[in-house]
Amino acid sequence: MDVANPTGAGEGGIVEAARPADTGRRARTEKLILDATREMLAEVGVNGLTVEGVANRSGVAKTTIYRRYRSKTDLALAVLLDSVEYLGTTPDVGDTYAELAEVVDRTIELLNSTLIGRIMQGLVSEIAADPELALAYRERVVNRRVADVRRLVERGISRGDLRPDVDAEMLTDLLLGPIYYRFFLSGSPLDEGFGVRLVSTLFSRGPAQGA
Amino acid sequence: MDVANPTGAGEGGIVEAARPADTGRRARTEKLILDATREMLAEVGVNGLTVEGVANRSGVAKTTIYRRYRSKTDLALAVLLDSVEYLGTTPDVGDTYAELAEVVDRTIELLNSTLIGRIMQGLVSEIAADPELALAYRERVVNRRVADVRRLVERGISRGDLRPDVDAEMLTDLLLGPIYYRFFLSGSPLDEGFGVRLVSTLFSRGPAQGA
DNA sequence: TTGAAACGCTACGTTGCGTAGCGTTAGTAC
DNA sequence: GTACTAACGCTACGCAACGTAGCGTTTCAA
Repeated sequence: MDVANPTGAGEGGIVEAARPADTGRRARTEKLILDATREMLAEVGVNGLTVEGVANRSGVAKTTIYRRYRSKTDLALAVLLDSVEYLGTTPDVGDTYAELAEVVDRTIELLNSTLIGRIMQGLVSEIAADPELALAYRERVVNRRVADVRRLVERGISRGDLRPDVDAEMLTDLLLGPIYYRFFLSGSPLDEGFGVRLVSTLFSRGPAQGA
Repeated sequence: MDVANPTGAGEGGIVEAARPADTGRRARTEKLILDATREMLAEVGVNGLTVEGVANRSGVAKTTIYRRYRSKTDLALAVLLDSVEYLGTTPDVGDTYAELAEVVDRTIELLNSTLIGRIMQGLVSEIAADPELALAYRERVVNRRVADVRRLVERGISRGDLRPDVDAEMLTDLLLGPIYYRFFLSGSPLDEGFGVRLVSTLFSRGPAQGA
C-alpha cells in the first residue's frame, strides 16, 4: 500500500528547499495519474474506473501505475484521501448546537457537491471488506472527525451546554450515521436543513424525556 | 430485474393446491442456484462471487442463470432479499425504550451472525449507485424498518413515553445510522450493549437539555 | 559524467463477462 | 400415450481488463 506516502520522501531526510520531491519526476507522474483518475471518476464512477483507462488518459504507462497502486481500489482511495486532506475544523461560533449542526451540514455538502460522494459510494464496500483500506480510512477520516467533535464537546461542556459525560464518539456516530445511512441505503433527502433538524431532534426538542 | 418475482407465478392466477410452482422444475432450479450462491457468498463474499462459480457448484448451466439474473449483483441481492424476507416486527414488552433498543440489537445481531452482514458489505456500493437496486432495497427493507419503528412510536406516544411530534423516519435514521456507520466505515465495536447505550444517549440520559 | 531510480513499451497468459445457436428434457393438456 | 411448450444444457464464442515479465530509455542528482 503506497497510498499513505506516495513519494517515499520527506520522512527521515534532511529538509531541503521547498520539498524538492514535489517537483521531481516522480511527483509529476504522480500528479498526472491522480488527475486522470479524478477525471475518470467524475465521468464513470469507481465502478467504471479502469487502470488501462487511467493509463491512456494520463499518458503514463500502465506498468508504471501498477508499480504504485496495487489496484484500482488503491487508486481511488488515494484520490479520496487526497481530497479529504483539508477537512478543517469547525469554527467556534459561540453556539454549541449550531456548531454541531455545522458538522452535519458540512459533511452533507461534501458528499453532495464534490467527487467525494461519488467515490465514497463506490468505495464503501471495499473499505468495509478490506482491513487495510479500512485502517487507512479510519486514520485519515474517521479519527479526524471524532477529534473535531471532541473539541466541540469540550467547548460545549465548558459553556454548560453539554453534560460532562458526553461520549464524543457516540455523538459523532449519531451525527454522521444518519447521513451515510441516507446517502447509501435509504435514499431519503439530505438538504440544507438536515443538520439543524437532526441536532434539535437529538437535544431534547424531539422526543420527551425518560419516564 | 427478476429478483422480486422469480417464478412469475402467484400474482394474478387462481390459487391452486399448495402453490404448484414451488415444486416445479423452475422452482427446483431456483433453489439450486440460490443455495449455491449462498454457499459461495459465505466463502468468498460478494466480491469473489462469480456466475461461473455458481454454475459449477449448482450444476445449473451458466446460460440458465443468466436467463434469470442480469448479473452477479442481481444474484446477491436476490439472496439478500430472500434472507431478509422474515424480518418480523418488534414485540410489545411494555417499555418503549427497551423496544427501541431491541430494534438496534436485532439489527446488529442480523449483521453479525448471518450472511446478511457480509452481503451488505459487498452490496452497499451497488445499492448506492444503482437506482433500480436501491428501489428494491428500500421497498423490501428500509420501508419495513420505518414502519416497525412507527408502530413503536405510536405505542410510545399513547403510553406517554414519547412526544406526539416524534418523526419516525428521523428516529429510524438515528437508531440504524450509527450501526451501519460503524459496520461499514468506522469499524468501532457493535456489541450487545450498544442498543441500550444508544437509546439512553438519545433520550435525555446523555447530553444535557437545551440552553 | 555516470549511476541508479523511474519510466515506457510490447507482449503475454488468465479470468470472467455476457451472448448466440441449437439440441434435449420435463412437465401439461388433450 | 402423444404432442406441445417452457425450461434447461451445452459448446463456442468475442471481449474487456486484469496483472506481470522483460528489456530498453529517460531523468536527475551526486
